[in-house]
Amino acid sequence: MTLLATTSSPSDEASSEPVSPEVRTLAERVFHQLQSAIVRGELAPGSKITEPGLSKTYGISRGPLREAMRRLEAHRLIERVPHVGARVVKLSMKELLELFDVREALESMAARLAAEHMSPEEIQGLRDVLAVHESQGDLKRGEAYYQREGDLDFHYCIVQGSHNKMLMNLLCDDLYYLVRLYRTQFSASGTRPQRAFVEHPRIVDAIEAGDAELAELLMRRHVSASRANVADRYAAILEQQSTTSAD
Amino acid sequence: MTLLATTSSPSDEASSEPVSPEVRTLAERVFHQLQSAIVRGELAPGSKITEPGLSKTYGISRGPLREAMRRLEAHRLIERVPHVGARVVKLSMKELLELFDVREALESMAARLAAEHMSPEEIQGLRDVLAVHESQGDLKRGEAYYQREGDLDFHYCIVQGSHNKMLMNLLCDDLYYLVRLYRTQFSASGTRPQRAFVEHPRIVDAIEAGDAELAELLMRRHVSASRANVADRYAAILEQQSTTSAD
DNA sequence: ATTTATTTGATTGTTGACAGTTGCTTCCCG
DNA sequence: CGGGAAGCAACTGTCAACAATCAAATAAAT
Repeated sequence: MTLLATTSSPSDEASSEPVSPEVRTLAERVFHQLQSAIVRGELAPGSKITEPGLSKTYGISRGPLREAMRRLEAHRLIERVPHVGARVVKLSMKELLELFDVREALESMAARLAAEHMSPEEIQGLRDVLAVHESQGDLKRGEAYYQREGDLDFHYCIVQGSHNKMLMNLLCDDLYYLVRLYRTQFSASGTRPQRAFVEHPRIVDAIEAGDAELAELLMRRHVSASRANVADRYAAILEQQSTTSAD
Repeated sequence: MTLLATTSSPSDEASSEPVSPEVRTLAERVFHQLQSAIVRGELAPGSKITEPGLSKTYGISRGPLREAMRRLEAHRLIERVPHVGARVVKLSMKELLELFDVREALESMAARLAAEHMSPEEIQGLRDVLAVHESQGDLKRGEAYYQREGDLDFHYCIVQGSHNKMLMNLLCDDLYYLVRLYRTQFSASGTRPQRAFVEHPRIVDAIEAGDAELAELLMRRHVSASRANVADRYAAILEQQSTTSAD
């Protein structure tokens, strides 16, 4: 189970009825459904989204649906043009690299703050996440799905450890969904996870030591390397395409 | 005239009728009006916002108004609770310092990218902004209003120079409005501008020299110093209050 | 045949009314 | 006199219908 499960939180809904604090209105529900559908690729990138269509698909009126779409737009998962319509966002390589630059800036700051503010219990939780990933990595080395989501879990924990709500919102509520969207859109079959396996523990070490500067530096390198990896692979694909077309 | 004038852009609306691409729907218009009203302090921080009230105030129906409020919520200018209502956001000192940490992360990255990507024309424009601020600073040294907005203009230009759309959206569309909101809420009468006057040109020098690392470092220090200044002044106020109450 | 004008169909923006929930007031009982 | 339950007013959430706008398909003219 991944920590990012926001679509349906099966934690508390038995006792009396706390009903989870985010799924009480139709607009919220359909927002989460659409968010999940987009990130999982069920709604094709660049495909046009029509209000009457979705309103019938989900069996709700256009009112709540419009609010859900507004939220999706705010989270940059769809793009709207007045009087024209909305399309599922289609990340270009340029935008993806932009996303990595923003991640580098924010996550390095998050690592720094985490090193300053994380409690021993939180650090222990972080180590647990690492252990789970490692055991899973030993078992199913090829299947990158779990591990990829796990990578986000790791970053997710560190951001939580920063104790900076604004940072948490920006990264976890906005950017991470875009990262997941990229992974489905570019069908990122990570050949890189091995590297993350050696870099992640180093970051945790720095955090545990309270070495804010080192944690920041390592996280910056970690994200930067991830960005470089994506850029390189993209360049390789481009070259391959040009050579095949030139032959 | 400040570059941040988004409420009404008096640039193009005469010729035929391009009608500005952001003010064509009622929801957009009232969104900008509310945004301006909140940032300028006309809507008291923490005050409750009621849909029927605003809908009558602005003479529109609740539909577009709800969309405007959704956008305000996405920009963190209001806070909503399902079935309860919305309130104008009231920045606590903790949240304000969080905001500065995020700014430090993003703006230092922006300065770095600006040093790498800004064209000579853009750099010249940046120097022009600096010159205007300096001349204004010589004339009306005490009045910090113009100059304060000008500070944002400076940062605004650098973010534009990063050529990173995601950064531009995050900083200019979201965070800078929160910064302005803070200045009205805490009635920030800047005793600090002099420092900015010496730090700003240095940053531009680094950008012009294409020294990305230096630009990043200087901007990081600049924002960090601003944060420290706010924190110190807040601590001073707290102490003053405690002493006066103790006497 | 290509381009331009027109019409039509569908979609978005907007409105007003209805239903469900919340918070407060009031009233009753201990 | 204080505490709690019932009732009420107001607000939010939701819905269906109307008006304005856009895009495509058709028709006409050069």
